[in-house]
Amino acid sequence: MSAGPPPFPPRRHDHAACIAAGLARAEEACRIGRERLTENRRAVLELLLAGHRPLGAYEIVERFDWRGRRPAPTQIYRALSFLESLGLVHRIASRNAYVACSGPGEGHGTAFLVCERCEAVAEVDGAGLGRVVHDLAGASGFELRTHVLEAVGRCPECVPAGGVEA
Amino acid sequence: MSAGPPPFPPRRHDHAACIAAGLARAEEACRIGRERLTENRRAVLELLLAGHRPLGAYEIVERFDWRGRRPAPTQIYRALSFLESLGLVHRIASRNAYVACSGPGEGHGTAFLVCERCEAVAEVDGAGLGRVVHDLAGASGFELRTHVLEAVGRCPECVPAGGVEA
DNA sequence: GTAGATGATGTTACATCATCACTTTTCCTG
DNA sequence: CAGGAAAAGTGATGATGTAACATCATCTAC
Repeated sequence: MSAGPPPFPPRRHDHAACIAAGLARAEEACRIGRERLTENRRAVLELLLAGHRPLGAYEIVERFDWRGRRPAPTQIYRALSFLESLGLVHRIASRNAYVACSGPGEGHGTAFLVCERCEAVAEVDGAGLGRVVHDLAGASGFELRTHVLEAVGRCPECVPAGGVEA
Repeated sequence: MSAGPPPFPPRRHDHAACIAAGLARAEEACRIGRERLTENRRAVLELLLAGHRPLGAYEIVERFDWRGRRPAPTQIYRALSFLESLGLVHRIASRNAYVACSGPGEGHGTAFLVCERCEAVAEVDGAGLGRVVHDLAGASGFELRTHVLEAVGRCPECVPAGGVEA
């Protein structure tokens, strides 16, 4: 069950490897879905993997090194939708931001723990969560399609730091 | 426990009473918090209660009958923040929209069931949900402050209707 | 290998959502 | 009534997200 990376990876870890792994997963996903991981899409995903926290679309625009120029928002949104459709990227609605999917393959955690201090995001896979949501929906006669849970608080690294410091 | 209204009220119900009840709750909340339910705030809340589904801020602007003129977005957002701070209104982040709180007082459900067809929203109070989220967070060493769950699917009224019809 | 279909990109403009800064008014309190 | 705090009024601006359309690349069938 818990063979994946820890929800909140330590501040210092093998980031390059972690990016490489993300790209590898993307290539695999594209191969399976017979889709193309084009330069744009790859670049956006890479920025998200490198950021390791949610980035706004315009933040991606700024970081995007595109032969000196900057891409239009459209490009980014197109790449984001594509990546999202493959489950490689998730949108954090409460932040208007996007984050690279941390875990491998399916069993996609449907819960995100967002640190209000350092902005780190953990994607946790709540076995019980899906069932609870399903039950809640069922009790109301609601036919569930998708759901997302976003929790806000302090990640382990930031718990010690008290106060208001943003 | 379940004395409140059904999560998805029937299409036809005593809407006037339902609005009146919402306003009454607001007045009570203001009295307790020693806050003022001003004309603006009351009007915004009333529109949300009347809409009975999430409204965008600009949708509220349009519906706002303000002696012929239209209020600036700022007004609306001010009222919304105020109402939100009292728990009378919730923001549906995934839709950039706002909905009047359905239930009375505390025990605020932290889960919203949003119908993708008719846009109805039910606020459900998941006893088990809070605990699951708390446990998930705890397992990651995450110090939880707030959380919100938004589920998308079909409400009971819309389940029969199949297909893509928006 | 070339023509047509399809999908991705490049670009402009625009639509939507939200906040800032500052002034004026309202309302409470002493 | 004076003084201060909170709310409203106003205009501008920032932030986020789409539409529309021309061009370019890639695949497939012939």
